[in-house]
Order: sequence, then structure tokens, then C-alpha cells
Amino acid sequence: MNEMTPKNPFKKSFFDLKELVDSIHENLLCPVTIEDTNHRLHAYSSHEDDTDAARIGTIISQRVPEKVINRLWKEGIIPKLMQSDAALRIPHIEDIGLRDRVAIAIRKNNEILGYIWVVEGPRKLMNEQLDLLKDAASAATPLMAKLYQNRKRKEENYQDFFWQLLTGQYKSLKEIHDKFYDLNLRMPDSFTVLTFRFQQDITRKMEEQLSYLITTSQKIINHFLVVMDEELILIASPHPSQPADEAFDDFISFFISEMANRFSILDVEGAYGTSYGDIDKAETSYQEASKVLEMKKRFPEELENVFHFRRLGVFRYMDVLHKDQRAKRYEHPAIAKLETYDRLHNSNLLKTLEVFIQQDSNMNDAAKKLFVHTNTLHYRIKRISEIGSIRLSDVNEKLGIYLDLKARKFDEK
Amino acid sequence: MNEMTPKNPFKKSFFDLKELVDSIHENLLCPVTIEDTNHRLHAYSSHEDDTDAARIGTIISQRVPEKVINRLWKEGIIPKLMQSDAALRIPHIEDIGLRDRVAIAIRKNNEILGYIWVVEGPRKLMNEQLDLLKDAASAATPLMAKLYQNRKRKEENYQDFFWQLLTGQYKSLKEIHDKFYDLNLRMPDSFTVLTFRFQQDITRKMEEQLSYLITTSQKIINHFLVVMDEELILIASPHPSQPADEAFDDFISFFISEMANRFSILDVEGAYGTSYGDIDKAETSYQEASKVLEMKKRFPEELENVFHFRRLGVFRYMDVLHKDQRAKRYEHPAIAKLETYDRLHNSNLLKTLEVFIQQDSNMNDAAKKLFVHTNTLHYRIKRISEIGSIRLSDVNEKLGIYLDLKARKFDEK
DNA sequence: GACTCTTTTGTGAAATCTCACAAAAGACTA
DNA sequence: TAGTCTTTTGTGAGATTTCACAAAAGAGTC
Repeated sequence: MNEMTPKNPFKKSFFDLKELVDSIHENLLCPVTIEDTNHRLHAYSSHEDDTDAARIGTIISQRVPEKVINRLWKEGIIPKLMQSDAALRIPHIEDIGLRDRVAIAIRKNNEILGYIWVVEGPRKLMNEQLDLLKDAASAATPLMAKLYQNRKRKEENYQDFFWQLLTGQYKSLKEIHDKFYDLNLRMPDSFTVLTFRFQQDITRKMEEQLSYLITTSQKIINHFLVVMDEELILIASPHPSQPADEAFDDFISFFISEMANRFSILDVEGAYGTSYGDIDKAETSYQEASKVLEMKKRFPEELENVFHFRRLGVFRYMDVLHKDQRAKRYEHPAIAKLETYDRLHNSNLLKTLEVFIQQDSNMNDAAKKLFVHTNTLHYRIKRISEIGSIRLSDVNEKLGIYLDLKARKFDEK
Repeated sequence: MNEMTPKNPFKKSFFDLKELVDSIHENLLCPVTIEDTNHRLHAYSSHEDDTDAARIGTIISQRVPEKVINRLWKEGIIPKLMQSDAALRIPHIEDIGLRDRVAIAIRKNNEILGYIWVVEGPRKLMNEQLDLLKDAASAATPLMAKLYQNRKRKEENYQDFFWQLLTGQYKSLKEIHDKFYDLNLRMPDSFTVLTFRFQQDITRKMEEQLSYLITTSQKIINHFLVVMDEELILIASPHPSQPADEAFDDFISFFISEMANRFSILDVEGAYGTSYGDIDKAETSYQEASKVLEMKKRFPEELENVFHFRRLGVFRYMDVLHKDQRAKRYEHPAIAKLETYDRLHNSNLLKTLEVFIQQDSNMNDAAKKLFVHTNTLHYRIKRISEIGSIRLSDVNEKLGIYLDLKARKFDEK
């Protein structure tokens, strides 16, 4: 074998990724695939039978299986790939059918455009061959970039359209239909607006990561995505594999925890509006999702596990109630009396009442929540109705006070 | 006609109000009256027949009829007149026999001394003529001032004062105290506004009967009383012999049943606002009482036994909730689904849900109310939460639906 | 009419809740 | 420090609620 570094077989221009992949295969004699940043398959070498389960799965579904992606993240392989210029060896991971591999990121300046994966046979690749992959990656760069450019141009059009949908610019459903047709988009049968709020502006880099998460989650099908300062908005449908009712709850939990785990981006809040059939309700769904976020900010404990507008319950009305309360400068006399009593006797009657009602007037549950004996609570409730002269047995009166209590907290802090 | 502003025909001294009134009549060719602040008639132009019922009533009784005064207050006309330097047009109010008019306050510095009223004929007055009235008012000032000097300050008729209290005309408590002193009235330590609504206008005769009932009831001490069309309004305190908390409830029940028993006057509704210490809260208390009446009309079953504002509970907010619901055109999906289900299967799930929540989620009570077996209700509730995909175990969600259900009924019928 | 699916009613045992009574602990006052 | 009032905790019996299971009745379809 020649001691010199072999001359670069990739220093020519390739017509497309397929041609490049075949060329890599010829040089390394191993199965090769090229994926984009979202692990979508764009080209793979054929004419070989020495391959593994993960690769077959990828080729069949045009995409790297979720299980494999998760594992690669968990093992820290993807982050390492993203940071390295050179090709890396990835030891086999038996239980997901991944044999020994070599991979390298395709990059343009600092931006990752995709990955080249090579399945190693029994004869391992030599270092010179790994170096060759670097050249292959360089050769892939313009091809991948072209791919992204096309996508980006389309995206810009989408973004405008998307905003117009969300802000109710379109007056008729027909108009929206036409626009969908123009942009060559499939109109979803039903859709939901999801929104996420971050603690900081969303950078270009974060945007990549989150769009990566969305496409790989396999929980929802995303139709539109837009980033606006510190807010991320999606129009999506549940993924067919998911139970529709929970798909979005699941996705939001998934998204928030993965943003934290994978990217250390904390304090993300998410919510979604009602699902509608006709896309002209996009504005409504968006406003609903925004309202959930707004209320979650004001009532973090109460709405900790609420993401869907439908589950807002009374909090759906908290803003108007609070506004009315302010306008009328009304304070429920019972609340005023209890507050005074609490201050004078260093007691906790107001909080007790709130917890009691919130626990559906169940003495035992409420007592547990308050860390007191059931009879203590019993006694307190008796005192509360005496001091505030309220009849807790009257549902309407009880709930009225509950609303007042909550509305007071609307702009606490 | 001369294009120049006509010279001031009132820039001379008049011997008395009669002379002034005639001069105004000559200049405007419309019927004119001059009243003092208590709407007592002091002068009126004669020699014309083009006049209306209100004016005739005024001339005959030497005073503007009570009904007309009350209406002018309620419509905000008197307050506007009191604040304006210029003459104001008052559009006709058919049902009290008031034709189109123009009026202007007679004032000395900032004190109101009375009013000039002009009945407009078919030919409306022109702006120059309205300006003329300003001069006429100035001419009236010394004449009215003389009148007041001669007259004792104490007024036997408190009606105006009462209206001013109820419509919040007084800006400071001090002002009200002074007025009480002027009128030689004892200021109540604490008070409450009660209001009753009749099915028909309250006649002079009924007025006697009800004022008789009030004084003989021995349940409340009445400070003020006013009758306004079909409404009776009181400012009162509990009678010392009565337990304060129940005095008003008792009185209202008593009053309603006695009106029916003794005088066969049926369908009277009564309500009262919060008790306040400072009389400047009279307006608030009155508005509270009115709100109770309004809500009782809309939710007769729910509020059958509610008279006090404090006991309105959630219904205190029903108007804003309903308004919000309409504005957002939002219907809770669970309600929509249940309604459809009811229609398709001839069932009663919506009503069941409402009763269930209203019975404080007590299966037994609710089953009794619905005349079904406990287990039937148990089954239905299970179905309801399935069909509407609601978690009745979540208080906030449950309560939210309850509010929606009630708000829907806001303007049923 | 047979069949299926939904709804209502019945039964009873286990779990849970309510409430009266009493003792103990704290708080405040004289 | 005793005395009073308020608040908390403990105990336990009786009432109430919950829930699984099953039978019966109704509704709708073929």
C-alpha cells in the first residue's frame, strides 16, 4: 500500500447526494447513509448486504428510528459528533441493533447540516480512511446546503402565512384554502396551536435544537412553526400513533423535559388551545394557548399540571373576575373579616378556607394538605363560617368566595 | 333676520320672576317656567296653550311631580344641568309626559339657585336663542337669591337629597354631614339600602300602604324612602329589637307576604345591599341591591331565598361571565358534546350535571333532586365525564363548567 | 323477534366520613 | 400563677358514601 496520504477522491463536484454516497461506498467498502440534522435520510448506498437492524429501520422509514436517536443522545454521541470536526467511532449498542460505526458531521462554518454514517464490517477502517471521511463531509456540504436553501425559501413564505393565520388576517376560509394551495401545503383535517414560552429570547441555535426535538418526538405532526422573541408557536396535529387526547400533554411534557435534559434550557412553559377543524380558527386556538400561559404565570401552583385550555376551569375567567373586582372596589366582607382575624390572632383561616374548597370540601384531604388533624380542620371550618357568617353548605355562596379568593391572587407579587 | 348677535334683552333689572318669565316668553315664544333647587315652581309664563302634561302637573301642584323629578335624576339630567353653564337640550321622555325641552341652571358663583325650563314647540330653538337663555339665567340670579334669603333653609322634602345620595352626587363625606345638619336629620350609625320591585307602577294609594307597613313592621328603622315608578327604595337600619343579621331578610319576607295578604299586591321582589357605616357608600349599597334584583329575575329558582348581596355567591359575577362568554363566542366543548348527546339520545345529561354540581357533588342529594336511583346518577356521572372528557374530580374544572352552565342561562327566555 | 348496546335499578360489603365528647396544649389576662 | 378562652388532637360509634356485581328494562338495528 502506498505510504502517502491517498489523493482526495472527493475533490470533484457531485451531482447529488446519491452519487456521493456511492463514491464513499466505493472507497470504504462499507454501507453508508447521509442524514440531515433531523435524522431524516437523504441518501444511502445500495449493493451490499452486510448491514444491521438500525440501518434497515432507517432506510425503510426514511428516518432514523426514535429509539436509536434517544439512545445516541443518552450516550452523549450526538453532542460529541456535533462538536467534532473529525470522524468518530461509535461502539456497537447491541439492544438497539446498532453495530460498530463511524460517523462524521457535515458542517458549513459552525452550522451542522447533517451526518454521514458508515457501518463497519468485521474489518475495521483504518485512520487514513477516517480522514477520507472528512473530505467526504466537505464534499457533502454544498449538496446539503442547497437542500436547506430550498427549504428556507419555502419557510420564509410559510412564516408570513403562519403569522397571518395566527393574527386572523384572513377573513374567509376560502382565502386560506387558496393560500394553502398556492404554497403547495396539505391542509390538516384538524389542528391545534401550541405555544412555548422561554425565559430568554430564542437564539438561532436554540431554534435548531427545538425544531430538532419537535420532528424527532414522534408525538405530534407539526404543520407550522414560528419563533417570536421568547415564544415558540406551533400548529400541529396529534401523531397517528398517539392517543389524540393525550398527545399534546405528552408532547409538552416531553418537550420541556428534553429541553432541560439535552440542552439545559430550563423554565420553559408550554400550553395549547382547543383543536379545531377549520383552519380559520387558528387565531382563536392561539389566543387560548396564550391565555393558558398567562394564567400559568399567575397561578403556578394551581395550574402546574394544566396545559390545555379546556382544563383551565375557573381560571379561564380569572382575568374578567379580577377586573370586575377592581372596578367595583369590592371585597367580600367574609374575606375581610377573616383576614383581620388572621392578622390579630396569627392564624390561617383564609388559607384554610381556600384549601378546603379547593379539596372539594373534603375534610380529610384538606386536613392532609394543611398538615393538621381532621378535627382541627373541622373546628376551623366551623369558626370560619361563624366569623365570616358564610354558609359553606350553600354551593353558590361557597364558590363565590372561592372565586373571590382566587381573583385576589391574580396580581399578587 | 339680522345677522348680528341680538343685543341682550335681559340686561336690565326685573321687578320679579314673573316679569322675567314673561320677557323670556316674549323673546323665545315658548312656554317657560322657573323652579328652585327643590323643583318648587316660582314663576311660569301664561298666555299660551302649547304645553305638555309635565308642565301642567307642575303648575297645578306648584311643584314638579315626584315622578318627573325621579326620572330626571335617574337619566342623569339634573346632574348634567348642575354642571353646565349653558342651556341644555333635554330630549322628550314620553312616558312621563315630557316634551322636548331646553333648560339651564340659575347659579350664583358655584351655588345652584334654580332652573329655567323652556318647552320647545314644533319649531326648535336656534343656537342664538339658547345663548340668550344664559343671559336670562344671569338676570334670574338676584331674584332667586332674594327668595332663598327669605326662605328657611330647612326643606321638608328630602327626596332630592336622597337621590343625590343614591346616585353618588356627593363627593365628600363632610358635604353629606353638613347636609344632614342643614336638614336637621340624624345621621344613622350604619345603614343599608333596600329595594323592592313591583309588577306595576306604585300608585299614591299603594305608597300609603307600604309606608304604613314599613313603620309598623318593627323590624327595621327607616331613614329615607323613595318611590320610583315600580321601585321602592329605603335607607334603613335594623330595629334594635332584631338580630341584626336577619333583620333585613325577615323584613323583606314580612313585607312581601303582607303586601300579598293585606293588599293583594303580588309578585313583589325585594333585596338589599351591604351595610355600611359611612353614608357616602349609599350609592354602592343601592347598586348592590339592584344587582340582586336583576339576578333574581334571571335566576329565579337559584336565588329564590337570596335577598342579600353577600349571599349572591357566584351569581354576583354572572353578568360579566356571560358578557365574556358572548364576546369570545366560546362554548365549553364538554357542554357542546353533552348537549348533542342529549338531543340524539333524548337524555338529560346536561341537567344532571348541573344538579349534581349544585348539590355539592353529593350523589345522594342530587339523585333525590333528580328522582333517580343513586346508582343511576353514579352511572350517569361516569358517562358524563367520558362523553365530555371532563375530570369532575378537579374542582377548578368542575367549577368552570358550572359557571359556564349558569352563564348560558343568563338570558334564556 | 333476536341481538346488541345502553340505561336503570337493586343488593350488600367495605371504606370513608361526620360528629359528639373529652382531654390536652396554647394564648392571654389579671 | 391561676383562670379563662381558644385551638388542637384523640377516640370511637354511627351514619353515609362508594363501588363492584348483577339483573332487568329500554332502545335501536337487522
